[in-house]
Amino acid sequence: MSDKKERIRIAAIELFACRGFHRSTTDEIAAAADVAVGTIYNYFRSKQDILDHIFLTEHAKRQAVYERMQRSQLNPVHKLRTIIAEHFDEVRKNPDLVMVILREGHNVGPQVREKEGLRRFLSAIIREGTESGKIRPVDEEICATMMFGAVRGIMRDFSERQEKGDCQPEIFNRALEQMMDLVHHGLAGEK
Amino acid sequence: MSDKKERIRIAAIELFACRGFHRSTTDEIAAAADVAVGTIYNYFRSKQDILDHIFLTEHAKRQAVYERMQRSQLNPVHKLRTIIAEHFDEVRKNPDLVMVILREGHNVGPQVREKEGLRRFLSAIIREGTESGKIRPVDEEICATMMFGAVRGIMRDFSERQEKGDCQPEIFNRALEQMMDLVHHGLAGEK
Amino acid sequence: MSDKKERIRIAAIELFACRGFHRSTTDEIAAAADVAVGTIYNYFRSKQDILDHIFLTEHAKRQAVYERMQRSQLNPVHKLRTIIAEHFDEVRKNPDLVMVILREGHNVGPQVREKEGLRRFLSAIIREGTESGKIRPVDEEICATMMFGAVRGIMRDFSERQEKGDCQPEIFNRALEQMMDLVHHGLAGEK
Amino acid sequence: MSDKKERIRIAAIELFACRGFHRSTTDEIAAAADVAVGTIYNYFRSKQDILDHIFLTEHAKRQAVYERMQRSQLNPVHKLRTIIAEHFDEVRKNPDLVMVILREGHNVGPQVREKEGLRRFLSAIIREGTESGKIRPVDEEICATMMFGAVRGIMRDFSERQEKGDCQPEIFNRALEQMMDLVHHGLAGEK
DNA sequence: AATGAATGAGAATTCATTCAT
DNA sequence: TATGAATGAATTCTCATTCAT
Repeated sequence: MSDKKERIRIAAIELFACRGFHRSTTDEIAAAADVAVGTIYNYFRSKQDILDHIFLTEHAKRQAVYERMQRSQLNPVHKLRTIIAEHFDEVRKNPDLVMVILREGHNVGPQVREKEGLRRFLSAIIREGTESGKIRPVDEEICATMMFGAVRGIMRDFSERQEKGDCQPEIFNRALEQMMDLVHHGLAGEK
Repeated sequence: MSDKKERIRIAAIELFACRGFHRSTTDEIAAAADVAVGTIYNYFRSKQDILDHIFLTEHAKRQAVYERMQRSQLNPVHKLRTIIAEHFDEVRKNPDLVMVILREGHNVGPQVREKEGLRRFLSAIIREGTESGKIRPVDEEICATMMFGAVRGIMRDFSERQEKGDCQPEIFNRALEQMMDLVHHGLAGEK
Repeated sequence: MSDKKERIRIAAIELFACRGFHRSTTDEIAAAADVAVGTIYNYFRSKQDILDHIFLTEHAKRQAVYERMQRSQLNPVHKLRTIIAEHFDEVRKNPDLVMVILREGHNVGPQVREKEGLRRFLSAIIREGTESGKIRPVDEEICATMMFGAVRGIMRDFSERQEKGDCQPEIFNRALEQMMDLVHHGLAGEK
Repeated sequence: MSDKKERIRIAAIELFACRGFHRSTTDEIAAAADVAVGTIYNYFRSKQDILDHIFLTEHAKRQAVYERMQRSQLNPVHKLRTIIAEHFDEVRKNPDLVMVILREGHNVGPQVREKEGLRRFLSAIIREGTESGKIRPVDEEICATMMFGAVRGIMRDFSERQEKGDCQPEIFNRALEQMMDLVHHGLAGEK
């Protein structure tokens, strides 16, 4: 795998994160990657292809994590915690990537659209939990969708704060604890 | 308020929903609104301004709902349920608008970006609840962010299914019940 | 029919004649037509479309001439003479157009390629002649192909001379006489 | 003379024939010649230079034939027949080359443009014939131009049919006979 | 000599915006 | 107000050519 291709990917992530896919030009990407425009097209078929590649690369990395997690012997609730913790960790390390994934998901090509990611994994864990009784009987698809949405919500919030210069990485710890608290006790008091 | 301006807004929502903001041209908007391109510029400063106007219009409508809700005497948990129910209802009635709001939020201009919507409202209700003891002591900002994310997650899911031709409006009812179930009991079983 | 479209057609003919289709840029065409680049695309789908339009316009004009000729009561040999004379006349009047037609025929789009022109007409006349005995029994397709080739040969020669600055419009008269002489007596002497 | 240079020439002929000069890329030529792009530039100054070389190679080969023919003792009419027969033969054997020569003649460089080929030779033979009385007094330049055009017309026709998948190599025999028939008797009947 | 990744000038096309009618 | 032809800056992508290995 070429050094140049990776440089282009990194540069594109940074640009797409800060200006969005459509507002980033191939010239800018080339400049940011310190490469000639033409070089981009030695590694990617089109600008669109760069975006797809970013998603596919990330997807493959996550998929590996999920599979490892899937096979672990943790109880399902703990698995949920672990996977979300890892997810947040990843985000903290690479916030630009997250911004791209949150914002440009609807601009990816069709092969990328097929892919299933965190949501599918959450739903698998929840089903595992309901089957073993570790998780109350719930609609696992909807719960997964909501948890996934909640995670994205936290990331969005982090991104937006960061954009305003108000970087708060500790938010992820608090969010993780709060989320597990809700998992255990719900929101309502005074039953 | 001119009839034309409204026609342009409606046409733009439909187009932005199906092709995205950047892929929709002013010519297309004009054609869909049955108006000449030039006419658009009698009502809007720019294409960007149309998007902003869509957000602001929607925001104003919702704001009215929130304020009415705020003043009602319902208990906080019930308020949450009601506001989310109304939200889902709105989505069912106007799915295009939702798609635009979900997908184009990062393309709006700065005055729009300032505005606070559902999330702020959720956080106010939760605070109200924690203060009155109807809601357990939680981090209301983070909870609001997560609930808001969960709601968006459901809407995203609905949009994506709809795009694939798999329209399931009953998902909102199930999601609402499931969400309240979580609010009341959390996710974990076998405590 | 717009004045602009015609201006673009004329400008393109001049450019294609002198630099060839591939070496002429849309910027040049626009400049020569005294129009903005974008304007070209209000009248043509693509640069290719301009070339096709040039051919189709010319084809339509010629077709009208052929049909009129077809219906005339002249004897076939005379018809051949007349049609070739008119053809040469056209060339003399618009040498650029001829250059384009001679040189860019293989760059036209598929709808244009279908069209049949002078060759088909020649073959029809020759058949008419052989049937009436005014023309010796010959293979009319091959004869038409060769006559058509001979006509193109003359035009090519004229174009090339003109390009070198050696303009000889009288060549057409001599060529016409010589061609009819061959029609009547062949090339060989001393039978 | 290197084997590589020849491979490049052959590959270029095939590509130019089927896609045209401007639509063929140096990468394609290299791939077809099973050579690296850079290697092309060890043998040719530019892409243009490849085209020129194709023409010059062909020209030299033909020139040798013409000179041999020139020195033969055949009578002029017979010489015409023989040279055209040989020409057609060549075409049958290498139709791609013909396509290139017919279609890309106006893309050659200036040194190539100077060269005189078949037409010049035909005109020399005709003059020889008129001087010896074997050929009727005619304008030998114009007759040569027309014969040359007729020959090209036949080749064009063959190429076009071949492109449509309708390969008819026997057309050359019929064309040769028909052409000599015209040379001997002209086209007109009922004198 | 051979290679092929890198280059970047150049080309076609798009589209938000303007403005004369 | 309404119109829509005209505009031309901006953008994506191509490809002949170079040059370090």
